[in-house]
Amino acid sequence: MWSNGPIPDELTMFPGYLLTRLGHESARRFAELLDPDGLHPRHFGVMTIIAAHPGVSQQGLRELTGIDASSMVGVIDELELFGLAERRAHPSDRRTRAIFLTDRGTETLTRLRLLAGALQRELFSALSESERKTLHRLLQKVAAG
Amino acid sequence: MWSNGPIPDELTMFPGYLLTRLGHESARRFAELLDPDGLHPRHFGVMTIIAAHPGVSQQGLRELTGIDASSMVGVIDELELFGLAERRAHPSDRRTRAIFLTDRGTETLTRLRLLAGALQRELFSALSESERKTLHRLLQKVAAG
DNA sequence: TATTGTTATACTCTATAACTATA
DNA sequence: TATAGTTATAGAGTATAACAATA
Repeated sequence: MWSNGPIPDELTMFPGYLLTRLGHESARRFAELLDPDGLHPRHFGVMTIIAAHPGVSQQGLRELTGIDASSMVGVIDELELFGLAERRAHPSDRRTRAIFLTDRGTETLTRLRLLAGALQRELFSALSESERKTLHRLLQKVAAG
Repeated sequence: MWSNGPIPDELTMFPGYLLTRLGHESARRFAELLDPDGLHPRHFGVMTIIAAHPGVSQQGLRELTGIDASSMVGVIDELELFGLAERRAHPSDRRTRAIFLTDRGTETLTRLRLLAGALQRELFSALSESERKTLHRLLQKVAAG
């Protein structure tokens, strides 16, 4: 929906437009960062949620991430393919799969978090440390509603 | 690439993630705002550029917006269909079309700018007026690189 | 009858490449 | 030979709906 081209001066008066364009750029850069591992931002998000909720079901992941059920199948298939996560049997409901990170998944997530942190600093390198903190705080406030 | 679901707490530590999610939300809301007019954000962007550069060629629009040439054809087709813009002959190059807003296009753009401004205030309603200005200034600084 | 996970399919969006008419 | 605009097509990404197993 939004181009990768220049940000036209005539549109910078709208903070929502800047948010959209910078968000798109940020997503593109993050996808680039994950590409050597064969992963997409979505995998990072799902791994993060699994790390915080070990044994979560795919339905649970759908609710926590908003990624729909059929897409989630593919995401977890790929995480299993790379040996980063695994489906295990649910102790009491044979329909449900309990999802866990493997040791390798945990290590990979730790490494990717460091890379992601470094990317943040680069994306916001035009700002001073104090400005960066202010921006982060304001974005969190907007996100919280 | 990014879900419409909740923003997981575990990811709010990354300002780039917040930027991406809030930018997506902002784009979605803006698209919703234009929908009753049968327009998409892309049309608003192109109309804005035409207003600032009357008689611009489609190639010029491509360079200024980053929207590729074949997609631009459709955007201008639709603007013409709604009577908001028109292709005219270029005075010296018969290959080139000079694009102008119609009177109706100018009026529509003015009205949509007001709606867009109102949406900005709503999107950032969690912030005080002074915080909103700070956020806008910081986003502009990041955008400028 | 409802739910979990899965598969197959359709749909949207966008980019790519080929075509025309001019230069 | 190159460029502006156009058209047709193919690809990625995503949502929708149908299905099998289990509750």
